Amino acid sequence: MRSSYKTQGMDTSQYTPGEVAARFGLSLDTLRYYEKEGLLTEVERTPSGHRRYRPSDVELLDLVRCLRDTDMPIARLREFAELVRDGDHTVQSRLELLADHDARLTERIAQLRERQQAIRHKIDYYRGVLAARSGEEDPR
Amino acid sequence: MRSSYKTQGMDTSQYTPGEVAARFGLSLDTLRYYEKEGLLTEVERTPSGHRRYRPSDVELLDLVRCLRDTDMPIARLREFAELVRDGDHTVQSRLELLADHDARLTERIAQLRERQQAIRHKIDYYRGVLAARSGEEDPR
DNA sequence: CTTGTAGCTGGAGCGCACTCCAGGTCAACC
DNA sequence: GGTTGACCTGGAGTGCGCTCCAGCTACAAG
Repeated sequence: MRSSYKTQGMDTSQYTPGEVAARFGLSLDTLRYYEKEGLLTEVERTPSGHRRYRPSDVELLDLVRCLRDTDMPIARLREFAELVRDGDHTVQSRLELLADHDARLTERIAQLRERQQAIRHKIDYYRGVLAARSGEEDPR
Repeated sequence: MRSSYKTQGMDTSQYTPGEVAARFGLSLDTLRYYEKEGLLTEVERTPSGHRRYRPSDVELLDLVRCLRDTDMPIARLREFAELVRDGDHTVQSRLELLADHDARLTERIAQLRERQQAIRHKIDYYRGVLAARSGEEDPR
């Protein structure tokens, strides 16, 4: 819970590492790791060197997590973050990158559903075995 | 392509490692790895020590691949394979294991779809940016 | 008999995405 | 001034799922 307000000027909504980590369910190590890997655009620091995340950082992190949750590899996320860093003229490229990921995701979901069907057939088969077995009961 | 037929008795439908690997798109190393990890019930050998996979092996491998493709960890697959090895009285447990996996899978698919929605919103946002930009054209 | 292709073993190595750690600093409160 | 708790750094370590390799054997074709 943000409690401290800095010496001068009300804090313009920045978040401590602890807050951000909690919000996304990440460890501090992971947060730092993402930064080190270039998935976050340069995070602000307090004079003493502690990180302060601004809303734009949090927003990017939100997207990064979304993409990670859908199995985009770190390397590809880095590419994306670089495009973001490079400014407005990269919007087209970002769009392509995301559209490509979206397509992969569609494919992946379809594959998972197919496999799930197969698994359910197996489950049904086992149910059948159990049913047949309880049908014969003890043969006395 | 099975061409060789063994010295005596037509081969009762066994497959060489190469055949099986090709069929499932696995490497020989992966195939051996699965066996070493206990995901396959004891595979037959020729007198000289070469593996010969029987239809039942192939069938189990098919299920194993299906489960791996849906991200079941090796350790869990081993549990499953052990149940298979332990015989018919484990059908109930196998059923539970598969049903559990099925539930996870449903959840995972739902999560992927949610994330995909978020990604699509971002894509739409970028499309909007590009559209607006081409709308203003060069301001002459 | 030589060559070629496929397979065998045990063990090392790899890429990925974290995760942990030692040894420090900073800021606030009692 | 001492303690506490959050944060800092660089670098090592981990777990998973393969993947590679050296050095060997098997066996069918030419």
